[in-house]
Amino acid sequence: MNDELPALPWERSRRRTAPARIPLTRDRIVDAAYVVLDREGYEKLGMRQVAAELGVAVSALYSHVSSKDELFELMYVRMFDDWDLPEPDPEHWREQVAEYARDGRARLHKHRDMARISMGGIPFGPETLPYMDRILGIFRAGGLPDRVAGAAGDVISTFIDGFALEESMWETRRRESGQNSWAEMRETLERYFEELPPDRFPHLVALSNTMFENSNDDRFDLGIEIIIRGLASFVEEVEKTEAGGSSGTSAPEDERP
Amino acid sequence: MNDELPALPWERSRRRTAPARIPLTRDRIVDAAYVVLDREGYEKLGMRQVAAELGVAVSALYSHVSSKDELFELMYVRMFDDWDLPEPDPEHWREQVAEYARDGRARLHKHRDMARISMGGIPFGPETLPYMDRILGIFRAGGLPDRVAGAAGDVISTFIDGFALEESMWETRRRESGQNSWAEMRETLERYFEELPPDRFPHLVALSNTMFENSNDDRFDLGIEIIIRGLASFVEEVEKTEAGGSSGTSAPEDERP
DNA sequence: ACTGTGGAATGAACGCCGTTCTCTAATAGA
DNA sequence: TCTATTAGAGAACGGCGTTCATTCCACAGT
Repeated sequence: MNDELPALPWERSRRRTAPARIPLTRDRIVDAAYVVLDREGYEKLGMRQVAAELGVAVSALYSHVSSKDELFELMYVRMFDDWDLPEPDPEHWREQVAEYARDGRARLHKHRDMARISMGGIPFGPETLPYMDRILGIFRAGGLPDRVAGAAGDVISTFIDGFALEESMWETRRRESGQNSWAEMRETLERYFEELPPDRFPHLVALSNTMFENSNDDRFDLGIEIIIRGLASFVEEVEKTEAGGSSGTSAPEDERP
Repeated sequence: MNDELPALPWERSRRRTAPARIPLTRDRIVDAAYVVLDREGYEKLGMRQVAAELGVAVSALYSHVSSKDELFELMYVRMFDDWDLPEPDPEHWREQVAEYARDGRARLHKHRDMARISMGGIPFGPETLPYMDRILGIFRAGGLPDRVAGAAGDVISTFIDGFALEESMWETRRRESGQNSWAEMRETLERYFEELPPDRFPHLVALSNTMFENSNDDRFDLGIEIIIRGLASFVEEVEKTEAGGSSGTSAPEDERP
């Protein structure tokens, strides 16, 4: 054999690189995808970038992942890892729902543009079903009629995703417009609204203060509060006859911030 | 001038092709984009398809539209054409909000995958500002405190967009899975939920009936009702002590369109 | 110790995309 | 009638997701 002969110049060297020390797995691919997502953003997240992040050929990914869509789906279900929803507690369903919502938003914020990936994720896949069941359980434990519990899931989850998506789009615009900090961006926006012609946009101008003086967190919490109060108005007072009776049908009194 | 003379037969070579009978405009491009969207769906909507629809070279589009993103933005603002929001009526703000929501969903349903384009549209662009102002006006006329009115816009619009987006994604899945009718698809889904292991997903199984026996319209209306009830719980009963009086300090009565 | 085999990674290619560039031809104005 | 302008055409560029034939490597069986 001529193994030890110098490689002929026109042939590519036989053993080119170190042979993939660590084996490629779906998990490593998802990890790399998150690294790329955080560094480059949703628009630049592609199979080539993920492969480059792993130091691997693009086509190698397709042995473990059937398409970009599936990769995104894997990223989506990754969002639910280690998410422990509490045992439904009839007495504290409001707090449990509020905390679920805040957790959801926090998880969406853990990675840049994550809301873009979350939208379009299948909410009833095998991995996410347990969480959907749990949140429905919390609603039902709270006394929501079944048909309201179903709609409650729609309202809550569209709000969480939609709010986070809007935040991530503002963040993108901020980045693209060269504004360095959120405070700077917010000031720019507030000025924009304040300088609108008040005769044509009286309400926007009037609200420009309150809309921007509160943080996004406050606005999110308020949105959740609105939804929870609306849900509470449907709670059937089936029993709970005696002490500690909560409010009437349409307007519950208050709750913990 | 010989403008009105018929073209001489032998010099037809001069003007060999029909010289763009109808001039290309932004409006015609947006029209064509909608045609392509309805026929091919969001994923297949591209500059080449739009150009082909117009019988025009791709590059011609860029004389009127600076990018695909701008084209999408034009499609987004088109959604607001001829949308007459009513004069804010303090007595009927709930009905006005509900109708606004239903209108919004209907407009999103007018074109396939429209929700995908609506998500990502700039809600505070010059063309959409009047509508945002109007809906805020309705909230304030109803007696919502200013900071609640701001959050109310978030909740309502994320629900409308998110709900419609989810619908359009189910529709896409139905199309891709070869199911012909929605009824068929719904039956498949209901069976899927019913056959889940009840010990692991008790609530999903329990709700599988009610979740699918109601139409999407009912679920949407119920979601809106939840939100409106939540908003109502924030209405300040400042005065409105008795008959006639319009609302108080925080809600201006009306405005000219 | 040798060899055969199967799975995983490679590199090149395909067809598509959004966008840009150059050039042509038709129009409008003097 | 000549010229300046400009809308549109056509080709090209780089990048995308995906596929495919090939190559390499680790390991099983002899």
